[in-house]
Amino acid sequence: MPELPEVETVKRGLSSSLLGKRLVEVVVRTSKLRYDVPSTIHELVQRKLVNIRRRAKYLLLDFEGSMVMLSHLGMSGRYTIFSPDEVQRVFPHTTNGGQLSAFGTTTGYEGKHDHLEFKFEDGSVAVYTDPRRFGFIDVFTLDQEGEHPRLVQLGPEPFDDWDAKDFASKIHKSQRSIKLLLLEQSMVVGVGNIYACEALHRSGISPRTLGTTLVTQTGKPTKKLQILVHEVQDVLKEAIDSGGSTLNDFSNTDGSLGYFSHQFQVYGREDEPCLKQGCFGIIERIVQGQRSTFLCPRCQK
DNA sequence: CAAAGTTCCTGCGAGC
DNA sequence: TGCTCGCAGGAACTTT
Repeated sequence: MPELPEVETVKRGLSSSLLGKRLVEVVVRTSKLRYDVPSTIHELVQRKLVNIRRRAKYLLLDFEGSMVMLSHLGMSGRYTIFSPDEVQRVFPHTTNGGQLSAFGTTTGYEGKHDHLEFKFEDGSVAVYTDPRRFGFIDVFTLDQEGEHPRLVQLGPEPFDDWDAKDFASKIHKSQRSIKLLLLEQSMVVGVGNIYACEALHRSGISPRTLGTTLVTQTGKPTKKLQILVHEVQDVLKEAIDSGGSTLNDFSNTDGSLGYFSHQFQVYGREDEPCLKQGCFGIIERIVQGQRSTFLCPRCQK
């Protein structure tokens, strides 16, 4: 599910329903995600959730007393919010502190991979679900954030500090393909496999193009690279907008909505016709860095 | 067989 | 020659 737009969508969903509320209980049903869930997560209890931020594909939840909960969704992580009403309706047996997940089957709610439950003072509950358990949680104080090993090595946010000039300076002598460079979170953050494919297709650039060939001898970005930077920003923005508008129609937060509502031009469309106006190529799938890349060999050179 | 992500390890070539 | 260093590529984590 989660590349930058989906994480941003989750951030907005969590914000709209939980901001300003006091956390009153955390239930850790599975302590082993990608890493162990730190026991300090319980120190968040009795604190108000005062802010929610996103950095790259990470969510950062600020609690009273400068405590921060970092959440990465991995490949399959998601949050589901239950309003106080829904908790009553979907889990009628649990009004006196029972765990939501234990009562899923009769209501159609499948709780098998629900690893964490966050209960708030007004009765709202946020459930973290992650079948593959590639996601992880960390808890620390605000003053430790600057040295956090996961955050320290991150490159620029695509909409802020990033531009073609910056990108060119990082890739000018790289022999790696531009597709792999886009996925590198030290180059620019938030781009994952789907949007890397989409941005390259929009730009008319072959994913096999070597980084160094997109920079001139004097170190300046080529026209193609400038277009690519623009298209990366555009495709991410459109996806955020599409996720956001979808979210308005649902009371529950579900980041996966962001993907389903968005129409991809190349991703997952092997052997189907290229959708670019006037191009009648057929989409191919190749493997780069052990991951699928989708491209149109006719309009991506 | 493949999957939206990230970290860690190994091997190679350049340069000292 | 032998040692680092940085880059590039691959394995691994897990479940459906």
